[in-house]
Amino acid sequence: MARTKLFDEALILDKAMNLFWEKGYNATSAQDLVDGLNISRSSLYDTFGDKHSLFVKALKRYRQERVDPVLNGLDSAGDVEQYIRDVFVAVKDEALNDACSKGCFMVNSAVEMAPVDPEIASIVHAIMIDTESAVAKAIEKGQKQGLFTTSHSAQSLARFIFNAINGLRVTVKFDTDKRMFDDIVDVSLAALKV
Amino acid sequence: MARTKLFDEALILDKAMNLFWEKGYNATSAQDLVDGLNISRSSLYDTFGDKHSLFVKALKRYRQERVDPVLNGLDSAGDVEQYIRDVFVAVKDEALNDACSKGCFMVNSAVEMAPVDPEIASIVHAIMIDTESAVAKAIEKGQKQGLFTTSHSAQSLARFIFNAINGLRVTVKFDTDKRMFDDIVDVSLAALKV
DNA sequence: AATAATACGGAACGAACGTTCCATTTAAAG
DNA sequence: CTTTAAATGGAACGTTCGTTCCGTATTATT
Repeated sequence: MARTKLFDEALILDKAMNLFWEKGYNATSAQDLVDGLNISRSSLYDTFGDKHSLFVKALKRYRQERVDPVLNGLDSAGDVEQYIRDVFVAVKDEALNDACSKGCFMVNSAVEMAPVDPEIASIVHAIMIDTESAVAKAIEKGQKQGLFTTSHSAQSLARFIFNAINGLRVTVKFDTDKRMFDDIVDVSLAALKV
Repeated sequence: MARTKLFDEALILDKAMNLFWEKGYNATSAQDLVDGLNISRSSLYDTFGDKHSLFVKALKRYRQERVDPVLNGLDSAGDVEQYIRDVFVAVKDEALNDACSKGCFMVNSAVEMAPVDPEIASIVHAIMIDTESAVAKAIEKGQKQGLFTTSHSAQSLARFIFNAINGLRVTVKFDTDKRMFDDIVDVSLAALKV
């Protein structure tokens, strides 16, 4: 029948995800994609549809590859407090090691696209909802173990923590001072205690 | 001599600030500016230079008009704790009332432009530095009055608070639930106490 | 009133945008 | 081996981008 693809579709999608993640939707041109993905224009459009469709696929893949594993890990974590701390530290390390300040693809997309693109807004919102409930569930567990304060509901604390992480994803963009991140992480985590 | 300008330059700059604030740099076209500012192309370029120069001017004006007044108010505030709470509430109210989810022009610019535009990165970084020190100064005052915890340095707490506000400016983009904001604000402010 | 400097509106620029089309190449199925 | 549907590379599409240019209108000065 037909010729087989010369490229691995999943691999290309990963590359597209990283391109959009780094430069955003508008600043990533079709030419950038052709160059960065190392496939031809026609293969790009035949395989992924137009630029917007590719972006949506990339954003969904980000969720699968980057968000869901963390949420699953949180669900099955033995030491909830340590796991949350690990997430913060991971964000911090990423900020300090990643030279190009990519931040978080979801946060970037929320800022650039959500206000003018309902489809992307919906994807971002879904990630937010699921993250909030996963964190809330974990915090509730921690509260029962006496690890966290019960002065606030698990949901309130979850929202607070998620907000702090989103803040870090912004801070990444204009600061790479290790002490800055240490301070923010320390106070944020301390807020969960008593 | 010459004809007088038919428009108020400061007023036009305000309009440009709001356009860029709402849509970002890349998504705001020269045509959008001509339409939105109600001046001709030539007047636009003669008065403000190219698009990038106009954006820089708009961002600097944002600082003058929106950031500095808050920092000055913080410096001269009688009740520091209440003032910080007021800032949070103002961010919340803006989020709930502003239909187009503009968020914060500085945060938006940090996410979209800072990684690829040194000039804008520098402006954003300066705002961040000055905000941090203004908040730290206020918190130090509050600590001496016994209002805030001394378990963390004033600088650490300032960084934490600023990070939380930046987080809110992201949350605005995909959530307009009042309770979401109330939870985040409550826990963030509680973290400053004991 | 004449002069001179500037603002203005609108046409036009080349470049880059996202997208489509087509001739060619490829390889699985018959 | 022939057939055939799909993958490919590259040219080309119309549109929009940011920007420039120019003829005209305007007004403070002489």
